[in-house]
Parts: sequence; C-alpha cells; structure tokens
Amino acid sequence: MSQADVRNRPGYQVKRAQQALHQACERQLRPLGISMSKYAVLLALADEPGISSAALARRCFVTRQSLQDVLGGLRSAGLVAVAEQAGTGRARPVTLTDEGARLLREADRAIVEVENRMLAGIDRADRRRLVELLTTCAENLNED
Amino acid sequence: MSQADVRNRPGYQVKRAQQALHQACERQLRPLGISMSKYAVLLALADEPGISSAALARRCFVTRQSLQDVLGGLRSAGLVAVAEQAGTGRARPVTLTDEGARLLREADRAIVEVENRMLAGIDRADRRRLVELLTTCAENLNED
DNA sequence: TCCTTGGTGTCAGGTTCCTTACATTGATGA
DNA sequence: TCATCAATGTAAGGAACCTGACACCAAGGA
Repeated sequence: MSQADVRNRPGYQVKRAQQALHQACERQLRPLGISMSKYAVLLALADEPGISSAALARRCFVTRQSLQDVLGGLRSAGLVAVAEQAGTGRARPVTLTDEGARLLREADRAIVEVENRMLAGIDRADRRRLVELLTTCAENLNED
Repeated sequence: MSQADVRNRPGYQVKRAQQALHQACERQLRPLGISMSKYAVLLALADEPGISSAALARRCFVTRQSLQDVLGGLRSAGLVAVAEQAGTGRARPVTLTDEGARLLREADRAIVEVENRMLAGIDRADRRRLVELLTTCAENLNED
C-alpha cells in the first residue's frame, strides 16, 4: 500500500478532514476555556433542556461513562446543572446555566467561523452534496 | 440552534461520519487485537520502513508523545522493532516485524471491508467527488 | 405477587490523545 | 572554537474516549 493509494481512500480522507477540523476547532475554542466535547454537550443541551445524562450521551454518540467525564468538567465550571431529584426512574434532568448559555453563543460563533474557513471555495451545491454523501456514509455504517 | 439545523452543518456530518467509521473499524479490528491507531501506524510503517518515531508521528498527524503511547503497545506486542542505535542524531529507525506485517495484511482486509460498506450505493464519480471535497476541506483548514 | 427486563447512574481500569517541560544531539553562524 | 538552534526522545499529568461490572428503579408478564 503506497502513500498515494492511501490518500485516495475515502476512509483516509474522512479521518483526515475530521482530524483537521477537530484540531482547528480546539484551537479556536481554547481562549474560551472549553473543548469540542464540551461544546457538543452544550449545543445538545440547548436544543433539548432537561434531557437525562444517558439520553445526552446518545445524542452525542458517546457512552454514558464518557459523557460523565465531560459533564463533570461542565458542572465544576458552572456551565450546566444536574437536578438533585430524579424525574422518573433514576434519570436526573440536566440543564444549561445562564453562564453555559452565554458561553455556548460565543463558542458557536467561533465554530461557525472555522466551518466557513473549511468550506472556502466550495459552492452551495457542492456543500449540499458533501453533506448528503457523508450522511449516506454514516447511515450505511450504522445499519447493523 | 435546532436539531435539524445542526444536522445540515457540514462540520457536524464530517464528525458524525468519522465517528461512525472509527467505531465500525474498531469493532472489525477487535478480533485481531489491534486498534485503529495501531493500524494507522503499521500502515505508515509499511510504506516507509526505518522511519523515525517523530517522522512517523507527523505522518499520522499526532504528536511524538501520542505516538509513543501507541508504539509502546506495538512493541510489547512484538509488531514493531525500534533500533537500539540511532542512525543520525537521536532518531532511531522503526520497522515492522514479520508478525506486524502479517497482522497488517489481515487488518487491511478488515478495514477495506468496512470502507466498502460505508460507500454502498455511492457510484465511482461521487466517491471521487467525496475524496476531492474532503481533501479541499482538510487543506483549507491546514493553511495557517 | 414476584421476577425479569430495560433504562439509568456509577466505579474501576485501560487507551489514545494532548500540553508542558527537559535532556540530548547534530548543524549552523558569530 | 563556541554558542545557539532545531530536531528528537522522554517524562508527567490531564482530558476524553472505551469496556466491564454492579446497583437501582420502573414497568410488565408469568
């Protein structure tokens, strides 16, 4: 397997693009004091306030255990709040604090900026096609 | 930011596709006893035998320190060998062992299989376009 | 009623990545 | 010659992911 061959493999480019995107986003978020993982959790939480920790994990496509690591950081930073009492069963609602919502707005501006830089020189039709192709890829892989 | 909006963002789909690909590859490689990170190192090593640890890290787009973690596992599993004596400077050549080369061939079959599953229903022209678009994205992000 | 099942929270341990920091070594310029 | 300087290796510690395992709770079926 030569280097040129590897670079023409879609799997390699998917990984490469995500790696570059992730690193660029982390750099952009650093001054705000949060990471991509934390941003993803805040974003999901803004869309679905009061969601449980396990449901939040599913939305972020990580395990409950991984989410606990991130949530711990967010809690100690005062960006999210977890209810003391469970709603139903053992599930305790998680919500954004005011500070969390404020930081999310700032982070979102930073992320959109990186995304625009990533898409420079790609027209609307190609952007839509890229989203469609990637969606197909993800769905193909998630069929078990 | 509603859920539907988030899902139409290219950045989200790049992350989503890579996450699905990564998890599918890890599942496929598990029986072989190696991870995606280890597979990536073996693949680069097959293409450039005798490369130094730092150069290998650059090829895999991680830091020298990250690569040391992976390399430690590969060494203790007997899949790679690091020369005792440095060639030039402090750089010590790293090479695949026979066992490492054998395992790489098996792993490569598994990864290609996952990649084909990912690309189901996407024709040759669209696959090429996907690679081109992702390459453009990665290059845009790596311009500093 | 009991108990089985599925969803949830949590602990422990391991892997892969990062940043920060420091020692070593070969090359380069004053 | 000698003083940087860049590249390399290495160590320590933290962040974010994983698997495996266990306890708790609600809802249903035997």
